[in-house]
Amino acid sequence: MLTHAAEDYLKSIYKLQEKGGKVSTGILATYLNVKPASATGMIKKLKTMNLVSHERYQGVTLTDAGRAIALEIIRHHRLLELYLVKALGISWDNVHDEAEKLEHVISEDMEARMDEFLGYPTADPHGAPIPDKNGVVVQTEHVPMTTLQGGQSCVVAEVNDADPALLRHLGSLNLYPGTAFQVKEVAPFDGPFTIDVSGRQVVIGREVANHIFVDNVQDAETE
Amino acid sequence: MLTHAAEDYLKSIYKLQEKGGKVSTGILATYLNVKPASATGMIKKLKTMNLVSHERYQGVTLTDAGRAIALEIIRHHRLLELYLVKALGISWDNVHDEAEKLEHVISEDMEARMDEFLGYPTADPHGAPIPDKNGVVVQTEHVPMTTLQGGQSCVVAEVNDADPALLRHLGSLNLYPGTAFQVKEVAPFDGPFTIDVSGRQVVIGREVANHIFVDNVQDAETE
DNA sequence: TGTATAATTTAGGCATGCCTAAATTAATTT
DNA sequence: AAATTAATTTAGGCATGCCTAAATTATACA
Repeated sequence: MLTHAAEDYLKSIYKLQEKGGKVSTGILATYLNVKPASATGMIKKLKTMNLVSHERYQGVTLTDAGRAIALEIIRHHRLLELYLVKALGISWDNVHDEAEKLEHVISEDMEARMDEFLGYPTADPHGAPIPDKNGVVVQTEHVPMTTLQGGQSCVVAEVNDADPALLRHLGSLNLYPGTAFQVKEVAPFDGPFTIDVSGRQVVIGREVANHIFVDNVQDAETE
Repeated sequence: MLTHAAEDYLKSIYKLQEKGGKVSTGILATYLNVKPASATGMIKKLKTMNLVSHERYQGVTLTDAGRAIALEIIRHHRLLELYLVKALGISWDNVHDEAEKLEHVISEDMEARMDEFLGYPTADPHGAPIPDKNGVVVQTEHVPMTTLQGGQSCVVAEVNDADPALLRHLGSLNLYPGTAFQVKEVAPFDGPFTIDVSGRQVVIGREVANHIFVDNVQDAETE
């Protein structure tokens, strides 16, 4: 069995690999709030276990075995987030930290029970995909909200789960994954978006829009 | 925040104190599957934190602060066991190990949500009392099954949760806390018990009976 | 009361996983 | 191409929590 720290490294490498190919020691260390020297040390250890590939000064990559473990942990995390929201009524801005601790600790049995209780879900409360038992992730194509034009309508697909305050704000606007909205206006010079969420006019600044991804983009109805 | 190991020591000291007053280093080490030297080391550490009292060669005792933490962990453990059984349908012989890991990791919020979901329960699936939020434990008076005489009837109050195989066996006999039974016969020379559980005759050996505690003992109806 | 035995503690070691500081390698600038 | 800067790695240290082996203290017995 791996240590929690090792699991966190694998998970982080996976996530950083997703959006950028090679993962440098420095990026990884920053992501994990650790010094580069510490990351170097763990990378060495993971390499001896054949969980990562690494050439000095060239960045890390997960091996198949490493990716399998990363996906298992991510599956735990996302199933837990959804479970905590659905079964225990914990608010979506609080489940991340809880899942972060629980993900390293739950049994396969508990994982399976939560999966069953939730009806074998494919996305967590923030819209992130939940890998299945076999580590298969359904990658849906999300569009950054910032690419939307005035008049277009869409559905919230995923939001960044890192910042609880942001999540509370989005929650207060009802901007959960699955919620549809229409862009009324995009202010010039990278200004804020004015959108219509089920009849309510809401202004979304760039800072916030950066953390929202959408689906089902439809152009304005030209009647 | 304490380390998991420190929490385990406090919990163990509490349990050993329950049934024996002073807790020797050796007993504690055995209980924790650790060498006495290791226990000495941790005891020293806990002493500097004022969580235990300790005089060389004289055994350990919890301070009020130490007991409060021990009870908090035990509360987590027992709430979790009950939650895992009731909410996720995990069998009662499997929840101990799961709770053992989760108990160190859940938030106060999660603890409160489970407590609410379960309707503020006072006993876990094995009949052990769940300390309340403030660390108050309702100590019920359980009688060892081995003290029963032929003809007496009673209700299962608590069973030892340490051995999954034993729990599976008791489960197959329907001997859960709350189940009533009557002693039909006690074989001489510390022999087995023959009991009647809701109409079914069942033989319980001494080994098993040692791990069962009962309540509401009533003498035979003399008609 | 002295001695054997048992329990406990001290001393020193090991793995994990972090740190800082210094050395090395790579990349960029001129 | 040389020199500066940035990234990475090595070296050595620290805390946790376990270990074994040796020393110490307490207890039991004759």
